[in-house]
Amino acid sequence: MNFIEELTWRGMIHQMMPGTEEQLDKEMTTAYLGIDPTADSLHIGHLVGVMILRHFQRAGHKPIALVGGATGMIGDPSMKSQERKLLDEKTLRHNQEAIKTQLAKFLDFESDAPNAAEMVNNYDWMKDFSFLDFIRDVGKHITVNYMMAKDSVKKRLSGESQQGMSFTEFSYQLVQGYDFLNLYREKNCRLQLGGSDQWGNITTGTELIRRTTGGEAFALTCPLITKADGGKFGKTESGNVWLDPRYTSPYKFYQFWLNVSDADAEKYIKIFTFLSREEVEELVRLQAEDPGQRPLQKRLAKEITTMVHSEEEYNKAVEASQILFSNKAKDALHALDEATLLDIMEGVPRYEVSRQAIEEGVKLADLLTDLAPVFPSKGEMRKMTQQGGVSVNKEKVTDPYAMVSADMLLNGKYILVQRGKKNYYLIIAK
RNA sequence: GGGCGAAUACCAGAGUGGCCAAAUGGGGCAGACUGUAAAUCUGCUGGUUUAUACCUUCGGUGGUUCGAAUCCAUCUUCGCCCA
Repeated sequence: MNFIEELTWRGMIHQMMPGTEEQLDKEMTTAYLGIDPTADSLHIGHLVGVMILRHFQRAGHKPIALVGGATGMIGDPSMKSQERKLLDEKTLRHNQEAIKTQLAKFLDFESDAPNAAEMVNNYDWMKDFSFLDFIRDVGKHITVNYMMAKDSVKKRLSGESQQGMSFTEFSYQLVQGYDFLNLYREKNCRLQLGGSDQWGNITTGTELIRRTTGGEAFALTCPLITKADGGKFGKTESGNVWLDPRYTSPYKFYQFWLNVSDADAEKYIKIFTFLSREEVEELVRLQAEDPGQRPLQKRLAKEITTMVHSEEEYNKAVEASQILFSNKAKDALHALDEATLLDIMEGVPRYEVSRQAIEEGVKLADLLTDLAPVFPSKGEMRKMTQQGGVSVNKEKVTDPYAMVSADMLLNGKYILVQRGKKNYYLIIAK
């Protein structure tokens, strides 16, 4: 199965330029994918692109990850995001290194193989490119008419939008287009990959290449990952799901995938794992037989957690989940020794409070807002308690103003607070 | 530079002197049902020790008034149009 066929059955192709497949069949081809270095970690929104690069490399082609140090400063109008913060060069380099470390888990950067992955930063060739040179050498080749015809631009110019669009944002597609041109010249890069929202920007690049060099370049986009209920993919209550365990613990990461809806699980398992078609079909069959067992979600969570973190982290996450969600959780909790407890709670947010305060007696509402900010306000804590959404040590709280006493401490030290069904917090008495 | 218009809670958006902590929708959170799913139904969604109460909020500042999200002045930001 070649690259295109592989991606096709996985549902990872949204659109591609005619001739792309022929080019890939003909020779080892170099392709790039842009990543915004806005943080020093990737989040799971990036993962689709990364998976595509990995498939690409597996198929014997050469992937380039382009860190958008320059473009990240501008802000892509397709994202209709707010004005970007300018990243200073130091932060940029730091983020680039961090991202590369993460990418190395997926791509082979090190080997001598001709198709070893590479990483580039467009800041390197954009920073010394003067404005005059740019508008003469790049801007000259693309008409404003062409640029205005792009969806991302049209949307912003139409009356509906209350936003308007700065010249900076308008130029975005040219800068990205130049990246492609530059990589085409320097590294013989013939293909740009990206999300379907990037189509317009990518084709500006292929157009630029055609007009300046007469050469041919290609575009391939993947669908934007959506959720069946229309919500945003990759967001939880606490924000993005990051690959870096410092931002999203392996436990939370595992839970995120486990909680994927049935409707999405089949789609995601094709995109985010390397399971073969047969394996996926088998899992789908099992899912249909006994949906309550959620074989798809479990396998999905296992594969991705193991790939992004490690098998050890995965096992820990499973163990923690079993204890936290089992029926016997209450008894199990009290039976745990300290080491196991801490191990299980590794990915759970924790707050330290003074032991003295608890021994002297403190009301639950005060403990959970002032001392350990599980809730933003007492009113919210009270309301949620009234609705039955708060548990302490797996036991429902009925009175928000009940006194907390020392004998509630697990192992004489810990209190497990639960907000809703799935949010745990560990309070440690010091 | 000139003209017009807008700024309200997470977002969209109603409200144009007291009945406004502010309609409605979306989003979010929680509860029930379940399978740690979806759909559905219910509650909450500025703060306060539990409230038919009080306090802080409607771009900023100052003013008019017994009383201002609402009126006036001024500033700021944004959009549209003309040059």
